[in-house]
Amino acid sequence: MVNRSDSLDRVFRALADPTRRAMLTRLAKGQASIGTLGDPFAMTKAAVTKHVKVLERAGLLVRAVEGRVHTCRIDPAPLTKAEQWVEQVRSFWEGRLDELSNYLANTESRRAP
Amino acid sequence: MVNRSDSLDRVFRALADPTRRAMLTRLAKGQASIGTLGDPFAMTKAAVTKHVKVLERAGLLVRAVEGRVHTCRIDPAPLTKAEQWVEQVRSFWEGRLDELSNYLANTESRRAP
DNA sequence: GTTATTGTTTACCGCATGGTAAACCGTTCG
DNA sequence: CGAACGGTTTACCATGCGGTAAACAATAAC
Repeated sequence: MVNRSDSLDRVFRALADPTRRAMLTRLAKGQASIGTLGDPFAMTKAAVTKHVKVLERAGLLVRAVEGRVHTCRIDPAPLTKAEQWVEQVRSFWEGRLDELSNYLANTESRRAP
Repeated sequence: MVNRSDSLDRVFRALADPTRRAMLTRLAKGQASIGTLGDPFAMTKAAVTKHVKVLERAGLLVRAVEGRVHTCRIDPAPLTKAEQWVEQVRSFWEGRLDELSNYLANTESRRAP
């Protein structure tokens, strides 16, 4: 029941690579062909193809084939989902009153042995 | 010069696993021992140890050893950094005026061959 | 019609990852 | 003391991942 290969899995995994993050940063400024996307990196076109595929399967990148050039644009929706997950955890943590009392109790018991 | 094993790498990689995300969700509600943390999952203690280590090395989890029990609490700072990265990309994308004109030009050239 | 351009595909390699089993270590309890 | 408890460590395994080289496919240019 673990919902394996969840979409969040793919999104976070895609974001866990500096090359892919740089590609997204580039795409955030405007669409680009795959060649342009891979230009800043010293790697094979095959490697670039793989990275683009990872981003694509995470839903972060959308491809528009026109002739022999594949133009890529970013899709921010999965970013929003990931951000919401993080924010949810953080908000839970922000409102942790029992946790705070726990911490105080702990500190107290340590300070007054 | 790619700044390998960047902290964002470790954070996003840590978040890319459903078990680890569930552990963080649990920890957001309050601190817990490692045994308690691993309780919901059908896996060995060794596996739980590994997951906790991944979270720890990503800076998302802090451990307090007291006797034989290791109490874990969440540290939201790396979450904030990750969130900021995502938000930065999104904000870049939100203000993509040239991208919009690009898109329009593209559409135009397709509609008027 | 040949040649160059843009990307993909297909092995293949090295290494990290998620998991297990089993031995181990330190602490607590009876 | 010895036994149980809470975690870690050490092999070990299967799988996935990032990367390459080389062959291929399709479109554009000459």
